[in-house]
Amino acid sequence: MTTTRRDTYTPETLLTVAVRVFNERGYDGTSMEHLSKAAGISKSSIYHHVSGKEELLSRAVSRALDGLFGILAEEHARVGTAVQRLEHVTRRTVEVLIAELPYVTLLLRVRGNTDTERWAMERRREFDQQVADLLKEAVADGDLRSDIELRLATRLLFGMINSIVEWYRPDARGASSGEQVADAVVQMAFAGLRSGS
Amino acid sequence: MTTTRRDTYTPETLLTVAVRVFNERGYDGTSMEHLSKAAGISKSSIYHHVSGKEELLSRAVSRALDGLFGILAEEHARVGTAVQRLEHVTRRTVEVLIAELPYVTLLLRVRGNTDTERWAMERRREFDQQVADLLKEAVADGDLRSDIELRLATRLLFGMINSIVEWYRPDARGASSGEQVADAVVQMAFAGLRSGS
DNA sequence: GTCTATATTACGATAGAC
DNA sequence: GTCTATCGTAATATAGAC
Repeated sequence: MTTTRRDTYTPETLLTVAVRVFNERGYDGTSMEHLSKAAGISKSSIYHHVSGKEELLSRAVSRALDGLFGILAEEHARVGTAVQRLEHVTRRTVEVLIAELPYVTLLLRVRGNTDTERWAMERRREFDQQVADLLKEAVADGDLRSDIELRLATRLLFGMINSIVEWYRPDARGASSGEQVADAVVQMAFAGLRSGS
Repeated sequence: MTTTRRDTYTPETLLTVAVRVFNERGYDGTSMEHLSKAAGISKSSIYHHVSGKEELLSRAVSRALDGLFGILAEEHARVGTAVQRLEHVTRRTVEVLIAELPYVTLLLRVRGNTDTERWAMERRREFDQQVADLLKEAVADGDLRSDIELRLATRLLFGMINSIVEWYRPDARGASSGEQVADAVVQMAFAGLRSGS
């Protein structure tokens, strides 16, 4: 904001490049050599900016988690009926996922091989749990059908939302906006595909 | 079937072990050393049974793809209205995914770093395309709502189905059967979560 | 069929010059 | 801030004994 674009890297600008490569090749499938080629600087130059591969991963997943937990702190996630709050959180999760697409993509793909990955998985589970609690409350209110098992419904809802990182490309011709995708997810999740509902 | 259990490995029995480790650590995060420890034999013994890591991957994803394409060849996927065929394919995809869980899990996670991975991704896209065509037909018949974009609906449907590999554990206490999960997916996808629909 | 030993390459990370 | 050169380790894979 206050500084102009540099022709040299900062941890932040390097992160942008690294996360793109991580998502293309997978974190474990990406070597420092791959990163250096993509960034156009040598391997050792990367170590001037960050302590190593894992710091890049850590910065990336932290950014994703900050975005997600920010949703739960929002006004609309804290007032109103459970089903209203659930719809809001669903919609906002889709929007954050799209706004922070590469970072959330990486978060959703970590396998737990390092401390950073295990920490990220645990934080993500905490977020999921809070949404699950909301769904449970909405079922108790009678606003959601009770014939589908609670955990099953939660997981299918997240499955639908999280799958977005596997296909959404903001720069594609005729790409839907985050808001449009959010609408579709909310429609499909709460009203279903069948016509006349 | 005709032979008794051996105390030595065959490519098939080795595959069972390898796929489990691949899914735990990720394919790129798994070394031959990891596999040898998990199988209880030395690295070089593994090379007696298979040509290397990539052959194990190739055998695994082939098995998953055979299961999926088998669905499209079934009687119920070829007769009836489009929406009936789509519901059948949806249900059967969930069932095959659960019956061949570790193999399909691996298929859904390949990143395209090797020839085998790129081949698997292409075959998988062909399957997805055939289901997408079915959905298109069902919308044209007026049996599915037309206010959600076609590609979006297809992708959300697959997102819900494919997410199953991220959480379904057949041996968990009180685990749902494949049929129960298939019911929930069909209910949620076609009728939605909201009560009274 | 399994082993130990090893060849060879690739990896993450550091040293030190400019 | 970036480079070349290099260290130590871990990777895939092979050789050859039993």
